[in-house]
Amino acid sequence: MTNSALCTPHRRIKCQTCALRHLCLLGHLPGDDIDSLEQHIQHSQLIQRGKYLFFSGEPAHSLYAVHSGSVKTYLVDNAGNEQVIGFHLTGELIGLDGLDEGHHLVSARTLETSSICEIPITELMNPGGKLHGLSSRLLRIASHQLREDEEHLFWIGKYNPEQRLALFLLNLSERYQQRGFSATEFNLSMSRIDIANYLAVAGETISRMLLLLQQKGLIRVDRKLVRLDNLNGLKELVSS
Amino acid sequence: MTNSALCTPHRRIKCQTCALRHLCLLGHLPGDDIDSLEQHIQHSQLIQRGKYLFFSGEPAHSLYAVHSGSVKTYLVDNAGNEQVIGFHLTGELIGLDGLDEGHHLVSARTLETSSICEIPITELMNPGGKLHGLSSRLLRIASHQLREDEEHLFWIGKYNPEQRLALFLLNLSERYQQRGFSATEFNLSMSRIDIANYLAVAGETISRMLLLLQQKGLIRVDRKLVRLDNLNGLKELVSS
DNA sequence: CGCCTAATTGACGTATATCAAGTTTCGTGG
DNA sequence: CCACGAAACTTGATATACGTCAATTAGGCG
Repeated sequence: MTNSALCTPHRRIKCQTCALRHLCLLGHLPGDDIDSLEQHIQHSQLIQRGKYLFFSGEPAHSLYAVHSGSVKTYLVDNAGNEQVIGFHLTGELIGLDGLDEGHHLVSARTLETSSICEIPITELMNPGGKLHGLSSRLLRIASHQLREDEEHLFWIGKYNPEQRLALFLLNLSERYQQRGFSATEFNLSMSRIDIANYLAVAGETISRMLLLLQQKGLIRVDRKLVRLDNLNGLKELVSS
Repeated sequence: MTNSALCTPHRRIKCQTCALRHLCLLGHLPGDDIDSLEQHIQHSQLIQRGKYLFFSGEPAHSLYAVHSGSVKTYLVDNAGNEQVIGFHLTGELIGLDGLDEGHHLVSARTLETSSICEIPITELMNPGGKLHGLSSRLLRIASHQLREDEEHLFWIGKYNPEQRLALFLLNLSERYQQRGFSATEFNLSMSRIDIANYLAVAGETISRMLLLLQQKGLIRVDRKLVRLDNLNGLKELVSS
């Protein structure tokens, strides 16, 4: 773990009693499998805002599950350019893109103080292991991640900044709803710059587009808080 | 299989004797596993240029491996916009993004007459199955695909059209080299428009940038044929 | 040989990046 | 609790890279 970021002592939560089981990697596994894996997991360690889970290029020895809070992943090239790849919420698994080559492609850092579970890769990839259900579960999670990256690609390739922002907000809305939160009112844990970077536009453009959407009566923004007043309006904006 | 595209009779090649084993999904599996899977695979069926392997939204019952030729995958939204997601060469596996939800996200069509192997998903995802090595192999392939999509995202997010084209050519160069072909001279199996779409620029811009790279002495283009005269020059173009 | 699509080339307009100035927010320490 | 400074954000003015439109040429295939 980079910088001992995950070493903060914290109340241990076992997977079996975790309220997030249905969202998590382990949620769909038979009890026996969870038992075997359970002991190797570092459960819900508290990490401060802005700390790194791992850096690009580091050996990938673990996957990380967001128990609470949020994390951004991003790529950096040798000229120092950063491209935000994803924002990860409760229940999401980070680090799958490091499995193939054995070292991380992206870097990952927390957007707010977050609680993170660390799952050693050796336990997951053991071909002779007993965790048969786990592999197919992991594969489905990887497949889902693929889907998200490809949709992200679509956003950037085919929509203008206003539409990208609408898609971003609608996407967050859906994911918050899946997690039992409001679909129409939530806090943006990431900065405007991070949103801009993620959507491949300038920071100033995000300011302007938030204002524009507000002037159109589709959303209401107050600092980090966003309210989506007209979900259908946002959707129509995208399909035109 | 859509439109009976894969029904053309063709000389059957078994995985064990396939020249592409080292590139393929099955290349790293123990012989026993290949034996079990072998019988369920439709080996190297010939498909004409422009035929579809599958459409977005269709039930995902198979994965497809490119035995020879090339395939593009792309997303379509309900307004009809197309975004090319990837170009797939010999040995690459297509359809992993359909595993999670059970239906394909992207559509896939051949860029030239190609030979394609079809692998039923039921055989792959069977949790009680005997193919333990297969799951982790599949997971690594998914991880690799994730990596490619995320790099693609980076290209579009952070580089200008000239740089994107250079990255695209360098990427093709590397992949051809891995397959035993020339790293500096190859045919583009996709149209300019497909390249443009993939790189999220206008078709005309690709024409202009190809010309520009040629005028700089970095490449030489003749219709579909490209020669990379200065690989380092192309790389420097990107890191500036 | 002739049609149809793909590719090229040029002229032009605009969306959005960039630059710059100003304002608000927020964390920190007095 | 307030004051300060540093970020983050907003807002405006300007420039330009690239998309769009249009006309032309070249290739591919029947």
